[in-house]
Amino acid sequence: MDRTNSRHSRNTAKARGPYAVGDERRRRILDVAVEHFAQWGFHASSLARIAKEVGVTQGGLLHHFRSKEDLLVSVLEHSEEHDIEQFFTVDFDSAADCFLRLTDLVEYNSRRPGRTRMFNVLIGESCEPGHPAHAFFKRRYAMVLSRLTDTLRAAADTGELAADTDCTAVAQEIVAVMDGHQLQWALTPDEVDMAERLRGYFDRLYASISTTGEPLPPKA
Amino acid sequence: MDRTNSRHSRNTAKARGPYAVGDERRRRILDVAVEHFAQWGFHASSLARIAKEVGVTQGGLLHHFRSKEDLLVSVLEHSEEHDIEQFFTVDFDSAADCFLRLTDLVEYNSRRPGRTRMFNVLIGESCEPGHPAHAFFKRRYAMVLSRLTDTLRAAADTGELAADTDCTAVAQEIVAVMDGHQLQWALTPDEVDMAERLRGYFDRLYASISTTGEPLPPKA
DNA sequence: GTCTATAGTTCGATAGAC
DNA sequence: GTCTATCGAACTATAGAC
Repeated sequence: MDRTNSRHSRNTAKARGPYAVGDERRRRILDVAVEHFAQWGFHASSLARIAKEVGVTQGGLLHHFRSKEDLLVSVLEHSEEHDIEQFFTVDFDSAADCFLRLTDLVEYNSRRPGRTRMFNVLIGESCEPGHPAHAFFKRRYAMVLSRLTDTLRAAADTGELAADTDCTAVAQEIVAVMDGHQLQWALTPDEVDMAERLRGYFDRLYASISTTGEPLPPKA
Repeated sequence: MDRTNSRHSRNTAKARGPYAVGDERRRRILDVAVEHFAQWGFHASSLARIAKEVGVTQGGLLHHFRSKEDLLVSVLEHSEEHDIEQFFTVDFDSAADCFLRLTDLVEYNSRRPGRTRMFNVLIGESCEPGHPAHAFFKRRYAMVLSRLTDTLRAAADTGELAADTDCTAVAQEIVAVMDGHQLQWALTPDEVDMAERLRGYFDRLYASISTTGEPLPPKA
């Protein structure tokens, strides 16, 4: 914690703090590791190959991350800062607002192919309870589904959505549509526009479960 | 081909053909391999571990499948005989008929957890062009999406579905919903009933794009 | 058809020099 | 902070006995 803080402090105009150089190396390792985990998954990724691409030896890499598992966890935590905090810590004004923000998230993910494809691979792998990312993904899905269900429930209470909406089922379905399109997009990127597909889905979904029966209104 | 035929021929009442014993071993290896590919993916699976669980040596295993890649391809081809031929070679009477059959397929998959989880892992892995299953999954998705799109197109032509239905988008969405629920089911089997969720989705979808606006009719 | 033996790599991780 | 050197283990695949 202390180290994290000091690493992020700006002591000089040139940001040449005590850990500045090591930080740069650390970030570079994390970036390369994302691509390798995306291509090979966890088990089949190799610290030696990652180190070689970064331009250090395996021993040098293990100075920054004490083990392969530590590297994976660091990559996942570093990735999570962006999307979850950006899209799921805010409170949504309405279900419509939530749907529009999710569309933005997917559009953002399509511009980060490495990280997005890594998640595709690791989600599949980490269903095994012994997998080093198993706890991470269980926690992540529980959190996302919980927030989504709560948002839908609140919208049903305010009268935006039909009162008899099965909020749990719809939340699971939304996540499924996002993940499923992501798989097809990773396999054939040119044939799937994830954000466009999600927008079309939300239009139909909103017309089905909103009390007005209207499609999703455009961004406010 | 000759060998395949002779292996499947029943020359005696006890089905003790020339390859009967080897066939049994072969099938056992395929079954064990499914579980290993489901747990480890392709790269991180080990022929030695698979052989040990089957109860043969690694050399013995490699008599039946000349390489690890050959084993994977054999597993995939053997798996495909069941679902694709069972559900996608028939012509559908209508979009409603197609949706009901897909619900049956998903219900069937939930009773084959090993094979289903293997597909989850391999789909993620095989997005990489160099992956030994890459061609298989590209072909598979192209075929499924093509048949689904054609079915929807035909239903739009007969007036079952709205004429302006975006059949490509809906086909991709259906596959996404199936795959996405499969991922959540693999992570938390007790919290996701894939067939029930798909049925609920099809009900809403059908009400949205059918000309009658009615939910999906029950099985004929 | 299954075995043993082994070649030839590559792996994650540690120890210690600089 | 990065290097070299190295350990012990695991990996795929081959060769040849039985």
